[in-house]
Amino acid sequence: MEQRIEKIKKQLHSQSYKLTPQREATVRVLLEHEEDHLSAEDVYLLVKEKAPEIGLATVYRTLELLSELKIVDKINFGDGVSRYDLRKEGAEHFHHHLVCVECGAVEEIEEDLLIDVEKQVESDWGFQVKDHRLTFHGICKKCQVVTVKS
Amino acid sequence: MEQRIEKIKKQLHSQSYKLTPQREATVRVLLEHEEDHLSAEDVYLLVKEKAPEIGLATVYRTLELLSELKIVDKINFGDGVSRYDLRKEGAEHFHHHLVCVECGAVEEIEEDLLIDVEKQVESDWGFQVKDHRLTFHGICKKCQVVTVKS
DNA sequence: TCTATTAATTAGAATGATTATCACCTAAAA
DNA sequence: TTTTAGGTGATAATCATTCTAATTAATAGA
Repeated sequence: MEQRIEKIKKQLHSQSYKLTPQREATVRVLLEHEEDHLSAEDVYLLVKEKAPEIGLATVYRTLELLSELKIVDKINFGDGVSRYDLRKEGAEHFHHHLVCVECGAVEEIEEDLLIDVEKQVESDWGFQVKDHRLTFHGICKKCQVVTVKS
Repeated sequence: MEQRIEKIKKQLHSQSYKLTPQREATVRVLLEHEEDHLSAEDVYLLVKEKAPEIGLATVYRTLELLSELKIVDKINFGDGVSRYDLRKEGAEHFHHHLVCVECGAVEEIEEDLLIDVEKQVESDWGFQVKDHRLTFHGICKKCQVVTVKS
């Protein structure tokens, strides 16, 4: 935990941003909820427990900043809220998501499945790919069982 | 054009919805702007030219309905607005998008590039894929030229 | 250290997209 | 014709996000 915060601090400093107490509190919340896909509101409520004087706008600004620095990924599942994910150590890209249309669970895929597809896009469309967003909608393992049973 | 409207009419009827004049006007606008990615507001303004008495809420309701029937796809490029695309004749899935981070242009890919990836997800993660959303962010052909020149 | 300047913060107002409500309307069924 | 079930338009309400103004903290230079 502390090392990762230290690292993020350096990333901020390298762009002459500071790791203020509010920003640190926000980052800590993200680290403690790496598996979840928190909305700005969610983050705000969690940060407030440690740093009650923080403002919602500050959380938004912090998430926006972290997003620009590629420390977090801002994602959108189409439910009208942006969600923020810590980018995994060393990851170049967005990870992918499996969204269950039955129960709403979100699973993550760390592996990059799109190497070949990106190559194809670059050669066939002349489009220089920088990043991607891939989400599958379907039925997760758990819900498949339920469906079969009922 | 007329055949496609006829077809959409049937799709609506099959779920006991009606193709009202407002709905038809909305569908016509979508058909006439198949290549664009119109927001609800855009659609509203265009429909208003033909049917000035239509209300914004009706446009939203119509787009939502068409989206449920998989006649249009509701997409989200993260700019805070939902956009609506007519689904191509016979297409099972969402098409993919190439969004240029320089000029904002959006190009479409009709081909389904994800057949193999979907198979892999189904076998490796036991997730039954129903649909997908794939967007690439990068630099389009045009902007690559400009970048090289300058 | 003191001071000027700049960056960051907060609370709350403002904005913009979307959804809900409600009174009215229409078309077709009974 | 009366009934019924959707549809519709205007407008209000809601919700996420951004902006604003005033305040405070941090920093660099004298």
